[in-house]
Amino acid sequence: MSDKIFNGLNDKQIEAVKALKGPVLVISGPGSGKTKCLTHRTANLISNSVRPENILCLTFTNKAADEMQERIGHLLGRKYPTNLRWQFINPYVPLIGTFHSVCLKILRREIEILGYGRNFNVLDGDDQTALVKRIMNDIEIDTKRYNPRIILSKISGLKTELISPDNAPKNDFYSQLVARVFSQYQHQLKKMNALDFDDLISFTVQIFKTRPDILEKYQDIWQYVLVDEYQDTSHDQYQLIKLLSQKNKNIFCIGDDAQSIYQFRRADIRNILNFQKDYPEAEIVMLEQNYRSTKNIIAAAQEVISKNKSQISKELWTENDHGHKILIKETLNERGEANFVVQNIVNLANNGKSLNDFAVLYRTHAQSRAIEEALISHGLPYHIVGGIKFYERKEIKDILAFLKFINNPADAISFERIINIPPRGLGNAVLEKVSQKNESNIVEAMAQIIDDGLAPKQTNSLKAFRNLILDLRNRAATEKLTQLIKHVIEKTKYEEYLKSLSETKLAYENLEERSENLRELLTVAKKYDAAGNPSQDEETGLAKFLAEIALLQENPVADEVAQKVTLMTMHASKGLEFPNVFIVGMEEGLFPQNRAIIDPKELEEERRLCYVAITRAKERLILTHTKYRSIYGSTESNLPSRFIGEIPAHVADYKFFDFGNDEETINYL
DNA sequence: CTGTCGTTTATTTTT
DNA sequence: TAAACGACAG
Repeated sequence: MSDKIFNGLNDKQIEAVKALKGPVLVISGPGSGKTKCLTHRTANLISNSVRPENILCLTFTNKAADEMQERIGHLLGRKYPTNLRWQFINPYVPLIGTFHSVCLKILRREIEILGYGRNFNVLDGDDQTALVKRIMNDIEIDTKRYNPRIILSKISGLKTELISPDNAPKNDFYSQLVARVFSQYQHQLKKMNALDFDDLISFTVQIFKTRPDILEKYQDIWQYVLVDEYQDTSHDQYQLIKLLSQKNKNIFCIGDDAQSIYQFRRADIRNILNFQKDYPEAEIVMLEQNYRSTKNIIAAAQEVISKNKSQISKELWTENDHGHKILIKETLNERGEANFVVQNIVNLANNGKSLNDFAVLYRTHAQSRAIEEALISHGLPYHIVGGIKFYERKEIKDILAFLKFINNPADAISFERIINIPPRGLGNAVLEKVSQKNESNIVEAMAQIIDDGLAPKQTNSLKAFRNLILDLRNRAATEKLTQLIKHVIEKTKYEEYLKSLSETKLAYENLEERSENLRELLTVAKKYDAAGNPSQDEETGLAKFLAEIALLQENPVADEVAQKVTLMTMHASKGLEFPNVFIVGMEEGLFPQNRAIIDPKELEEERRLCYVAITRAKERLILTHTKYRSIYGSTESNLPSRFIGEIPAHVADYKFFDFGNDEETINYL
């Protein structure tokens, strides 16, 4: 066992893996074997007689949690029964989960002391925006003048800083406005017995702070806490970790301040920069050896990131070859850029490279279009990571809204979504009446409105809708989840509705794909068919499904058979690697973005993003910029990105646009 | 309530 | 450029 744990590790990695007690911070450069370090250290704990159930491992994504689970199991050579995996205290495996999913589990047990019911709902981002909008309309704040999404983001900012509506700053008009919406927002959530993502964390912290007895219970369960991607933790997550590890002080954090690219999402880089201040006795390990990239790529990355001021100083190095020089190419415009990229892919692919070996990275999604067009015209298959997410598709959200409303008749957000889907002649008029009723059970409110009387047409329609919901609710109590979903689709005539949508010129998205998505939803749901019956305190398959779905916003992974070029934003590329990486749009104003140019803090974040993007490449790195680019319809001329200038000249080849010789001239003339 | 037409606005987004 | 939103007429 111990052989297996230390085999193939370098000295620094071994040092980290052997650091079992007390606070430990591991700074892990890109490609330095971070996951290996985390998993082997966890395995080492277990082989040193720490019980798996006493270990908690926190990640940011489900994907990271799954991967770690898989690798630890593999390392320990045990096949754990997967159905036990999500059990709260599991004698076989450490609890490995996202911050949000772990807090969800805690709150399912403890939330009653905050006056919420245990079966609370979790709102997704769209639900939140919808709620803020509704509140702003209710309290008569002009949503045109004050962007609800910005208000929501301010509210979310306050929540991550653990500030309650009462304590929200009210020193100017705008902050007063935010505070007013915030207060209503929390009120409405409570009425719906719903939590947003921020609440999952902050409520847990709140309980831990006010109830030392409860906190201690969890401290005794999780005597060892591990945190992945520590540079991305926000203030509330920081507090959570701090509280949990206060008693035993066995806190192991791993991350890389140079790869912190989510400050716009309230990641607080000070958490990692100040770790030593928080824990003066902390052991610090630096993983600086890179196993991924060539020397040239590492030199470029290192030189770029060195221009940042606030960082933990470190030097990436590698034993790999120097490899190819970094190719920096100027083209006439974005079409030329796209053709250049695709032409290079074609050439390399003809030399036997798999299309899976290529990634094209860009700063904004809008840039994908030109690349896609070029790929299509060359007949190369591709897939885009990110973009429209599965659970954000209209048809999925519609069906989920039905399920949520069936599950929780107080869910006003879902009710609002489905009341007229498919169109049944109900809308604002009914919504108004419902909110006047001040009755949190909306099925009840509907009955009252029917009694009060409406226009005959509407009354009938509302009756039919209410009966539909009642019928579905009855079914929910007895049927398996997939059966229930099939009934929702059937009884609402949802497929017919989709068909009618696809006939109007607006809905150019094809019907086939949407039906396919519904089938995919059924596939996901199938896993919950076996889950508990609605007896006792066991959750129903439906409730379990809804709770987990809310925390699972990624696309269900399709089994990739065909080879494809990968397109994605630089943000989405974090954690991935490809033999050949193209970074397009290396221009001032685009990357770094205009707004980052005037703000040193934001510029540093852009530079870290550049560092992340560069270090995705294993063998070949190609950067492109254009003389002219059309942005929002007008053509602009940008200077090459300063980041290009920061790459040492001796590791790069520069190719300038050659009018008359470059292929794009032909397109241009 | 529904569809159409003009107006507005424009990152990144693990949960 | 284009998608998304809100105002207004049917």
